[in-house]
Amino acid sequence: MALFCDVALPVPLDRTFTYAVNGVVPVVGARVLVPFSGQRLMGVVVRVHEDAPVEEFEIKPVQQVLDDAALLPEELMKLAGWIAQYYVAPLGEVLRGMLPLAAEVKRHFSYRIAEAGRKVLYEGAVKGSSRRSKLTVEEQNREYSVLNYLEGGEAAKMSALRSATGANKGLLEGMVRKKWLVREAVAEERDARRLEKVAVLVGEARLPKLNENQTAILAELAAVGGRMRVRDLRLSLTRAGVPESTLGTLVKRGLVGVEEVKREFWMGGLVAEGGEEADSSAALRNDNQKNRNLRAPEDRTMRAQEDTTLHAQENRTMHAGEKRKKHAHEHALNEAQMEALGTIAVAMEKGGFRPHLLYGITGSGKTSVYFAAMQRALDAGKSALLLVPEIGLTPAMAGQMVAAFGGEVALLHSQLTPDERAEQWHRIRRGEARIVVGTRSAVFAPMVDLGLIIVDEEHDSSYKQEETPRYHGRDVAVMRAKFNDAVVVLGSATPSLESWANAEKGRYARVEMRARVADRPMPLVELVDMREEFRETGQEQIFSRRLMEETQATLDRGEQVILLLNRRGYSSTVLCRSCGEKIECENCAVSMTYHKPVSGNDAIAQPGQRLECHYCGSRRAVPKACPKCESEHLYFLGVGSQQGEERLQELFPTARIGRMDRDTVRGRSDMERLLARLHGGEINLLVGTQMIAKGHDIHGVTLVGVIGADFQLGLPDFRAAERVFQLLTQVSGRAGRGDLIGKVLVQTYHPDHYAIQFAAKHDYPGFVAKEMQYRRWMHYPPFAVLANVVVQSEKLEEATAWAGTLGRWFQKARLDKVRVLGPAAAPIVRLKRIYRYHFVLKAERRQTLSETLRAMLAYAETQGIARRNLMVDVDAVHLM
DNA sequence: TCAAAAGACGCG
DNA sequence: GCGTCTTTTGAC
Repeated sequence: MALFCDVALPVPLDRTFTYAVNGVVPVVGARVLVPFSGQRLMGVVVRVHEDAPVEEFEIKPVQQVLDDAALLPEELMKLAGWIAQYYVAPLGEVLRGMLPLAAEVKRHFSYRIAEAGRKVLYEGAVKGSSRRSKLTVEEQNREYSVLNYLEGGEAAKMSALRSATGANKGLLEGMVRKKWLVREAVAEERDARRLEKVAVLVGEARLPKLNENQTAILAELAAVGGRMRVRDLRLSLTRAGVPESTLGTLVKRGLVGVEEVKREFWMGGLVAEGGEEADSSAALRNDNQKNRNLRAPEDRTMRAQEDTTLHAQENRTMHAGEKRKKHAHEHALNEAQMEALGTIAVAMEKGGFRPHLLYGITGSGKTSVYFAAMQRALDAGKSALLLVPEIGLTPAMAGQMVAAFGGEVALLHSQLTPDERAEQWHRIRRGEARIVVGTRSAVFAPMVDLGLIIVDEEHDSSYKQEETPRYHGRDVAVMRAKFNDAVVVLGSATPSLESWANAEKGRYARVEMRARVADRPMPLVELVDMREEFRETGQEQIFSRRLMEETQATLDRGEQVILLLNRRGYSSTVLCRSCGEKIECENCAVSMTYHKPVSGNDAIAQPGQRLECHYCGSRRAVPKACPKCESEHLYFLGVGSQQGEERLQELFPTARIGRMDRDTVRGRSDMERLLARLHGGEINLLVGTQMIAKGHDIHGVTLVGVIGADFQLGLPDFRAAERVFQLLTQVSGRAGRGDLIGKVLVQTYHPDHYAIQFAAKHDYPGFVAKEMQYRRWMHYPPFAVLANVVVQSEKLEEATAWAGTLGRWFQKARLDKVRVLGPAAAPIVRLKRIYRYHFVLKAERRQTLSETLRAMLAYAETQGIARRNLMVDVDAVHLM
C-alpha cells in the first residue's frame, strides 16, 4: 500500500500538502524537505496515512526526512494546532515560528546545461546572441565560459559557477530564460555549528627560553585553565600590546596547540562581540564568561561544585528563623516576597496547570521572586521559562540571570543570528539549559520537564506579534502551561484588564505585593495643569516652570532626573502656515517627523535636514516650500525627544544630559553604555521615550518628569486610558528606588482624566474598577472578545469595494451574537502604499467570533478576494 | 511566501 | 517581434 504524508509548509495557505513517501517513513512531528512550486521547502509532518488523494494532480515525493523522531514534543505540536485555530493562522507558519532551525537547511540553486545550451556552445557565435542583446562582449564571454564549465553534464552549484566563471545570478537566470541552462532547487541539511579555533596549552615539563611576550601568552592561557578561543586570546593580546604574531611563534615551537572544535554555546549577543567595549573590565569579565562556557564537559561538574559551595555560603547567611530546606536566592526576600514565592512554590509542588497573576507594585521586588521561583523549579528537577518584553531593554535582567544560573541559562532574543538561535534551541531541547529567558517567541522553547513559566510585565504590548501568526505571547504562555501541566505566573505592576478580569473570575490565582522593598515610600506625584500654565505665562512652553524649578533643585542636590518625552525625533509634524497642509509620507497617511541632523561624535552621515516616516521608514529632505501651495511658511509642531534634549541643554547648561530613544539606542550595547553612564553618575539628566520607563533600577533618580504622555488619550483606541495609566505608573516607578524619596511631576492637559488621577494616587485597583465599567458599557475586552479585520489593497477602489462587499455580507448574515463595527477607514488609511479599511468584531463568546471569522473568509474566497488582502487579527492590541 | 507564468511596455 | 520589466497566480 502506498504511503502518504501531510506536510505543513511555511506558506500563507490554510491547509497542508500531501506528498508520497518512498524511502524513509517519517514520523509525525519530523521535519521533511519537499519540492514545492519549483523550490525545496522544509515542512513538518502532521499526518502519515494511506489515503491516496482523490484530486487529479501529481503527488510529488518527499525529498528527504530530516529527523528520525518528532522534533517537537507532543505538547508543542498541540500548542501549534491551538494557535493556528485560535488566531486563524496557517499551521505551517505557526510551526515555522516555533522551529528556529532555518539555519540547518541550506537552500541553493544548481544549474545544468540544456540542449539549447549545447547547441550554442558547439555552433559558436550564433544569431541567438542577437545584436539586440544588451549583453556586453564581456558578459557574452562569461556565458560561454559557463557553458564550457557545464559541458560535462554535471549540475553545478551557483556558488561554484560564480567563482569559476565570474557569472552572477542575473546572468545565470538570463541563460535559464534563454533555455540554455536548467535550474534545480536543492536543499540539504547542514550543521549549524561553526568551527572555531581554540588555543591549547601544551604541557611541557621544561620551558625553553622565552621572551616577555611569549611568557605573557602562556601565563594568560594557564590562568584560564589552558584553553582559550583564539579570537579571545587575540583580543586580550591586542589589549596588552603583545603582537599577534607571537602566538604563531609559540605554535611553531610546539608550546601551544591550535584545535578546531565545533563552536560551543556561548551567551550569544549578551556579551559584546569584538573589542569595542568602552570599559575594559567589562570586556575582561566577558572573556571569562565565554571561557567558562567554552570549557570541556568535565569542567561542568567542577563548576557545579563551585556553585554548591556558593549556595552553601549563601545559606549560612540566611535568616536563622528559616526552618525549611534552604534555597538559593531567597535570603534577601522580605515577607511579602516570601509569601508570593510560597504560593507559587506550593502550586509547583502540587503539580498541574495553575495560572497566577502576580500583582506587585513598582519597586516591590518581583524580579527577586522570579529568581527564587525559578531556583525552586530547578531544585525540583524542573526547568523554568521567563518571558520578558524585550531583552535589549533590560540587559540588567539578562546579566543577573547569567550570574545566578550560569551555564544553565539560555537567552533567546531577536539579536541572535539564525545559527546562534539553532544552537540555543538544541541546548534547550537536550536539557542542557533548564533556565530560559527570552522574548515573545521564547514561549516556544523546547523545554524539558517544564515546571514554571513566568511572564514579566504581562501587560506589555510587545508580547503581541504584529505579523502572522498574530499570537499574544502571554496568552500562548498560559495555554502552554496548560498543555505542560505547569505553573504560570503573569507578573505586573499594572496588569492588563484581561488578566485582572481572569483573576476576579477566579481563573487565575491572585498574588499581591503591595509594599516596596525596604519599605520605601511611593514617590509623590504632582500634576501640572498645562492649560493653567499657558494662561499664566501666555506662552506655549515644553517645560513648565514647576518642572524646571524641581529639575534645577534636584540637579543642585547632586541627584538625577529622568524626563519622559514620549515621541522621538525633533518635531512630530511639519505644517504649512498658509494652507494648513501637513507634510505626509508618500507611502503612508501619516505626517512625517522632522529629525535634526546630529552634530558631534555620533552623527550619522546624513546631510541636510531630514523628514522621516515612523511607519515605513522612508526619508526625504525638508522641502523649501509647501508642496501644495508653495508658501514658504513651514513650521514645526510637536516636541520630540531630540528637541527636548536640545532645550534642556539650553536651560541647564551645566547638566550632563543623555538621551534614550530608538535613535540613540540601536543595539544592546548602546543601551548598556547609556545605563552605565547613568549608574556612574556621568549623566544626571536623562530624556527619552518610553524605553526609559522599562524596569531600569537606578538609585540616584529622585525626580521623574512626564511631558505629553497624555496626548494619546485623544487617540481612537479603547485601550488609550489603560496605556496612559500603565506608562505613568511604570515611569513613576523609576523614582526613588534608592535611599532617597522620589518625586514625579506630570505635565498634562487632562488633569481630571481618571487615568491620570488614579496614576497620581498609585491607585491601580481604583483605575481598574473605573476602566472596567467603561469596557463593560462599550462591550470591549475583557467583556467581549475582539478581532480586527483589515481589508487591504494597493488600489483604493479595490479596498473600498471589498470592504463594501464584506460589510453587506455581515449585514445580511444578521449576526445576533457578534457586533460588527465598520467598514471604516483604518486609523492609518494608507500604510506602505496600501489602502486599508477595517471591521472590528466583538462577540461574547470565543467560539462565535471564531466561527464568524471563518465564515467571512470562506465568503471572501467566493467573491474573489484573495486571502492575502485580508488580515485577521484576533485579540488585536493595536487597531491601527 | 515565492517562483513561474502571464501581461504590459518599449525599442528597432 | 522580441527582450525586459511588472503583475498575477497557484502551489500537493
